[in-house]
Amino acid sequence: MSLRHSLLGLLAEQPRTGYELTRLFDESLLNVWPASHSQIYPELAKLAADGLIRQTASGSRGKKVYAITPEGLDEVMAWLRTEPDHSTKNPSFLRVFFLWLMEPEDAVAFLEREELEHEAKLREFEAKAELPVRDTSREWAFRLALDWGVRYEREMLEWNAWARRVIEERRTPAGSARARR
Amino acid sequence: MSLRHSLLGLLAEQPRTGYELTRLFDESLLNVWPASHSQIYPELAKLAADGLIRQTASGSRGKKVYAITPEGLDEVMAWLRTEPDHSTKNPSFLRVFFLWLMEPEDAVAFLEREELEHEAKLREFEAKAELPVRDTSREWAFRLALDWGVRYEREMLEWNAWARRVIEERRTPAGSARARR
DNA sequence: CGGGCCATGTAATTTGTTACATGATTCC
DNA sequence: GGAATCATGTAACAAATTACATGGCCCG
Repeated sequence: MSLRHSLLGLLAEQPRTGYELTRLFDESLLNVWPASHSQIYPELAKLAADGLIRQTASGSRGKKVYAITPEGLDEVMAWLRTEPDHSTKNPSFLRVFFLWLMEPEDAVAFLEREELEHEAKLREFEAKAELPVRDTSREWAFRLALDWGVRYEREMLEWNAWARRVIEERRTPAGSARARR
Repeated sequence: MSLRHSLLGLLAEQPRTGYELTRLFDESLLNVWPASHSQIYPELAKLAADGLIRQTASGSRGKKVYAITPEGLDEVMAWLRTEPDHSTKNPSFLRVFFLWLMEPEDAVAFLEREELEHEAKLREFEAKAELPVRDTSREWAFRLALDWGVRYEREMLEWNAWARRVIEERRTPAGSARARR
């Protein structure tokens, strides 16, 4: 139901087309809830059928503008009051649990590649954070999320560097006798 | 394919039953890749049919012990060398993007409930980190992951407190004229 | 007039969730 | 004897991914 509710949330701000919503997902929600147009268009049709949104205009190239209805607004608000599911999947971090299967140098190489990813993400978030803040309600909420992104990536980089040191130390235990079982 | 490969990864350490694998998922992989028995049992059957694992024993109560085959080991190793998908879904954090739809006090209440969750997770991780480390390869890899969990939860708590301050300040802009547009 | 972007959809397949279903063993 | 835990499965449904499919508009 998350896709459904995030669409409603984005439409609560202003009417938009499926295409605009698709781009918004890619720009802002990508890191918490990725969704592609092939999922968005059918869901918009369902939302309209359920009376939670309604097509208010159409333009050239078959463009369809949707607006949220009062029922739709009630629905998002109710969703926001529900207890979120805290489970997450992290395909990249999953590999860390299996790092022990690799040779130390391969494990380090993996972490180095991950480091590049996180550095890129961090730069992306920091660049966005530099942009002037329009002090609208939506903007500050997005800012809160952006700030979390920056913190997350920084922490990930610190952890990454630390993890590599741990692996290197295990490989060549400095000073002490090899303590492996 | 992540479920498939994490099963192989766990079986690379030692032979196990579907039931044991289910518990291992709940104990250690829950935070990166949740999976239930209803997904695990059919996947084990497929892995066996594909020759990546093989049933090596059976016990009372219909117990089936599976062991990884050389082909299965090749498969995990190959997976570990592939570039991971960095997309993640976070149903709880998704709501932060829509915090602006709520009244400030509701947004703060939401963050306070989240704080409790993260405090609980942090305590859980810290308790696990207290446990004696057996210096096996698998153990240290799990340690690396556990350490990330602790860092993540601490950072989340800091962000959470900061976010609440931002919301409070927006509600009652101290000293300065209300700057909302 | 061609490439890029705007714009919307469907279909097939894979993954994942929830509920249903059953039964053995162990411990109190 | 009854509750908890061990132990394995299937079925129905929902969600998500990947590929297929089409066409208009605008700019150079």
